[in-house]
Amino acid sequence: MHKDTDCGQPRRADADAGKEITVAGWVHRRRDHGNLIFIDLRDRTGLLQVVFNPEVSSDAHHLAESLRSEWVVKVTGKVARRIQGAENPNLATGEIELVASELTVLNQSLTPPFEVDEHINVSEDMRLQYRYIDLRRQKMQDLLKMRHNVTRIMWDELTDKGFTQVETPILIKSTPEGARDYVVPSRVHPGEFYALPQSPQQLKQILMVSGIERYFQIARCFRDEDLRADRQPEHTQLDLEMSFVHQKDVTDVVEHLYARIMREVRPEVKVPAPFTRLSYEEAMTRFGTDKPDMRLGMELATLTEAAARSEARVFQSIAADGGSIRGIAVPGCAGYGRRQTDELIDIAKRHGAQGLVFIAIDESAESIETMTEEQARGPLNKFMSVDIIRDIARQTGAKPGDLILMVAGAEKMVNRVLSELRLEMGRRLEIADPNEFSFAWVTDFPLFEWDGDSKHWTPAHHVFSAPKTEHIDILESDPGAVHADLFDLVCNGWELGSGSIRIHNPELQRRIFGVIGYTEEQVADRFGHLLRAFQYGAPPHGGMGLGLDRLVALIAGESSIREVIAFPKTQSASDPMFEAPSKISDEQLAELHIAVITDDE
RNA sequence: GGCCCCGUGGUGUAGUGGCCUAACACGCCUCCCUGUCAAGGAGGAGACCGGCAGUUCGAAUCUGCUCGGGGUCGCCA
Repeated sequence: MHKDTDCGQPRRADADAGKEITVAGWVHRRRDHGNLIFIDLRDRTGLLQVVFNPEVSSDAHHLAESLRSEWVVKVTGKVARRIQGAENPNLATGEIELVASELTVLNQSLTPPFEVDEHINVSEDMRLQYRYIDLRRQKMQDLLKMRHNVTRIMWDELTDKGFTQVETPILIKSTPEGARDYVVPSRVHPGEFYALPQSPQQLKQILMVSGIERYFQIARCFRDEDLRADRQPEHTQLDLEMSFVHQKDVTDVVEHLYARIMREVRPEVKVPAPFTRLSYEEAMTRFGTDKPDMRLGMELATLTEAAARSEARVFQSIAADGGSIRGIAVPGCAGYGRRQTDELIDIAKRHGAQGLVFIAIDESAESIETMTEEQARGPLNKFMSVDIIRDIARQTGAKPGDLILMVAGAEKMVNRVLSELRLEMGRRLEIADPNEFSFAWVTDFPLFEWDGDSKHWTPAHHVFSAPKTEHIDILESDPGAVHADLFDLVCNGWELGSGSIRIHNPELQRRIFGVIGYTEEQVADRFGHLLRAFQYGAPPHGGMGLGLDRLVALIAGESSIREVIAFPKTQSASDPMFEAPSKISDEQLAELHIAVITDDE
C-alpha cells in the first residue's frame, strides 16, 4: 500500500499524537502562508490537514509550494495536536494535523473544470461530462455508499429468509409488449437479434418452475422509452419471486425488508408501521391516484350530489351526463388572489379540466355551521345556497380560512386534476414532513384496462398476473370487472414497485392471452417457452419488482434518480462522458450483417 | 412527437437594441505572508456571448432554423 492510514482515521489528539503515519490522497485545498503551507488532504474517509514547515523538512516544504488542486500525493509525517486555538471543529480530524516530513507527488492533475466542493453550483451537464470529478464530492460518495448499504441489506435480509440470488441473462428474446426493446444483433445468426430484458419476469417465473422457491436479484432492466427525472433507459430493480405464497406472504417479506432498510440507513426518520394498506378503489376515491402521498391530507370528496342541487348549469349538466364533481379543501388559502387562482386554473387545464371552481371560506366565519353567505366567496356562489356550500364544506372537511377547489367532468379526469392540484398545494404549503416516509400498499388493481386506441383490453400491469379466483368466471364476459392479486408499494407519492400473484396454470394463461387478443401464433412465438414450462409442475407463485434507483433517491431526498446512479444518461439517452451511443465501424457492421439506413431530410 | 425553460471567460451568474472595447463571484497565474482551514493582501491572464441564417444604420439582446441540457404530456407490459 502507498499508505498505512486513511485521512479520516486519526481523530483524537490524546490517542494519535506522536504517531508516524503515511497517508495518500488528493490535494483538496492548499493554503500557502509563505513559510507555512497547509494542505487539506482528501481520501474516501475524509479530510486531514497536513502542515509543511521548512524547519521540519525544507525539501517537503519546497515541493509543497508546487502542489495544486487534485494532485495525488503521499505524505509521511507525525500526527500532532494542533496549537491552541487552531482546532477546526468542522472537521472530524480538526483536533490534530499531520506535520509532514516527506512528500511524494504520485500524479499531477489539470486544473479541474469545477471545484470538488459541496457549496459550488455546476450544471448537471458539466457534472456528467466530468463524472469522475463530480463523484469525488463528499455528497456523491455518500450517495453511492448509501446505495451500497441498501443493496447490502437486501442481500443480508433475503439470504436470512432463504432466498437465493440467481443471475439471469442480459441477452434474451424480444417479446414486443409494453416498452420498446433494446436490441443486440447476432453475429452468428445473421438477421437475428437478442433483446435486453425489460425485466427478468419470465426468467424468474421459470426459476419457480425449477424449484428455487425463493429467488432474488439486483437486476438491470432496459427500456427504450423517453427519460424523466425518475426514469432511465437502464434502471436497477430488486426483483424477487416466491413459490407457494399468497399476496400477504410477499408483502410481509418486502415490508420487513424496507422497514429494516429505513431503520438502518435513515434511523432518524419516521416510518409509520405497519405500512398502510388500501385498495386501488380506495386510493382513487381518497386521493385520485394510485400512488398517493398520504402525508398531505386534503383528501378528495365527492360533491356530485350537493353540487347538482345548485342552480349552476355546469354542475347540473355534468351530473346529468354521469360525470363526477369532486373537490378538496386547501388549508389557509381563502385569501388567494386572482393571480394565484389563475395559476391553479392553468394546472387544472393542463391536465384536462375545463375549469376550476373556487369557494373561499372567510377566516372571519366562526364555523362552517354558522357562516353567512358573505363569508363564502366564489364565482359560482350566486348559484348555490348557503346550505349547499355548507354541505360542500363539510364533505371536503373545509374550515374557516380554507379554499375549496372543485373540478367537474369525467371521473378519471377529475381525479387526475385534483390529484395534481393536491400535490401542487402540498408543495406550496410545504405540508409534507420531509422526515416522514409514509409507505403504503395499494392492492386489488383491476387486471385489465381498456385501450381506446387499439380497441383492446390491455393488462394493467403485465400479462402474468392472476385474476382473483372469484373473477375467473367473468374473464371473457366482463374483463373490466376482473380484479387481481396485484399490488403496488408506494411512498410519499413515489411508485416504488409492483407485484402480483402470478398465473401458474397454462390454460388460464392462455385465456388471458385470449382476452388481450393475441393470436395462437403470437402466443406460441412469444410465450411458448413459458407455457411449456408451466406444463411440467409449476408451483403457485408470486413476487415483486422494486425500483432500486427510486428507493435510494427517495431515501436520500433527491428528486432525480440520476443523483444516485454513478453514470446516468441524459434526457436524450446519451452518456456525455463516453459520448455514447456512437457510430461503429463498417467492419463491425459488415460482421453483424447490418446496413444502416440514413434518414434524408 | 407536443408544450415549457435554459445555453455569455475554466465554473456559476449579470447584462434583454447603441452606455458592452461585455460586468461580478469563484477558480487560474505571479508576487507577499509561520496558524490558516470556502485563509488573507497586491497584481495579472482569460469569453465576441452554443451554431447557422436573417431583421436593423447598429444584435449577447429581436426573428427563423439548428445543436445541446433540463422539466413535463404522450410513451413507460
